[in-house]
Amino acid sequence: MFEILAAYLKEKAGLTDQELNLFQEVCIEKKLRKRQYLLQEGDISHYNSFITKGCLRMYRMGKDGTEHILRFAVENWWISDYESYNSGSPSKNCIDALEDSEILMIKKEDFDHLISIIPNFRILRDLLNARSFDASQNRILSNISDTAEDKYHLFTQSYPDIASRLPLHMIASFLGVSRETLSRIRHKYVK
Amino acid sequence: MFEILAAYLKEKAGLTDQELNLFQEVCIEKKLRKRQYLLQEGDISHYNSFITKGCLRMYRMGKDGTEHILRFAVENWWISDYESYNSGSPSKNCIDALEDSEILMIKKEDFDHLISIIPNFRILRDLLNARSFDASQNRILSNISDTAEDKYHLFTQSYPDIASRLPLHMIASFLGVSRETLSRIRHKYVK
DNA sequence: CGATTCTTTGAAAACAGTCAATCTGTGTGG
DNA sequence: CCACACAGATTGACTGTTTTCAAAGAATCG
Repeated sequence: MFEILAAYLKEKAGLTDQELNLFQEVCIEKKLRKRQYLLQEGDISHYNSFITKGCLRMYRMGKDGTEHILRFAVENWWISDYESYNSGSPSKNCIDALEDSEILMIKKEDFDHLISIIPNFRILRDLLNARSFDASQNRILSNISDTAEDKYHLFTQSYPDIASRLPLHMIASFLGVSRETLSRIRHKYVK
Repeated sequence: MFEILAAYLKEKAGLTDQELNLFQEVCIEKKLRKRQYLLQEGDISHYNSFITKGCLRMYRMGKDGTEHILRFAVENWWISDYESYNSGSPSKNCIDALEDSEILMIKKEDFDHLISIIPNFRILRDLLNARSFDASQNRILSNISDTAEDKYHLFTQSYPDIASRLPLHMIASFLGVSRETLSRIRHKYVK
């Protein structure tokens, strides 16, 4: 399970075997069943988690009980509620598994320590943060300028591997569109 | 003009006078008239700019000629097209002044150098990045879960100082709502 | 197979966008 | 000082899209 993170860190940041050992010491392996929570509303997010297998989502519960998906994450992605993780405040969101999954959890203090002693890992972290931010901006642009149909196509084109493994109503919740509308959009596209 | 940035850095990051001198050496003062561009589509964003006076926006031009505002920035905010800034690729966005403004521009290389030699400044940068990301996530959540009316109220409550100095059609463009709809929402609220 | 979970479909209602006209305030040049 | 242009805001009528509600049809899993 750790080998997947090791391969990732080697490729993305060129870490040495010695540095990888530092990671292995602090990684906590965890398996999640489908529908199992990694984080519940009100919890504090103490860990940053690397996904070696499966798919998770972070969502917010609306007042009327509807779930609004803020992000998906699959193999080789990191996930945490970063607002809670960074500030130490209770999370307003939930994270759960959409498939049986395997993750490696790293405590924030350990993660920060690794960043401070492995320059290449800090660089990787900064790069990933920048990419996340860019992705957010692109999503916002799509939200404020695209039709429901355009949003759907942008998503499937940007993340074909993710879109193809998710049920339609999850994508609808991510896009901010009703299932019915998305079903109609998809049907229209078949013709 | 520089004193405003100096006061900001002293308060937010506790920089010493010596460190502030390093900033002063690399800051480029610039005045912008209302409607003047700081960055045009296709340009590469080489600078990160600190606003000492005024208000700017970053927007994307749609195919049909409509402008979609990605962000506003006022006094004590930083602005740049970070996608272009970080990657060195041509910008897809424009930045212009909504009021007569004054900014301090710092070249990316100088900025990066300051981060590398002033630990407290790196910490501030990381904090600001994290806050930007959180703000993006909150905006996305609002985009996918709120009605036009809720979006408007969230914006005015979150940024009352910004909302009150902007024309209505700019806010509409930021929220992804037509001017007419926003005008009706506001009118309804007056009653 | 029985029970979820997920998807589709139809009809009505709510919502937001478009188009066009008008109104307002501001500032500029004659 | 006035006339005019201009940017911005509002309003009404209409159109189009999306949501909602309800029901039924697939698909999946234990």
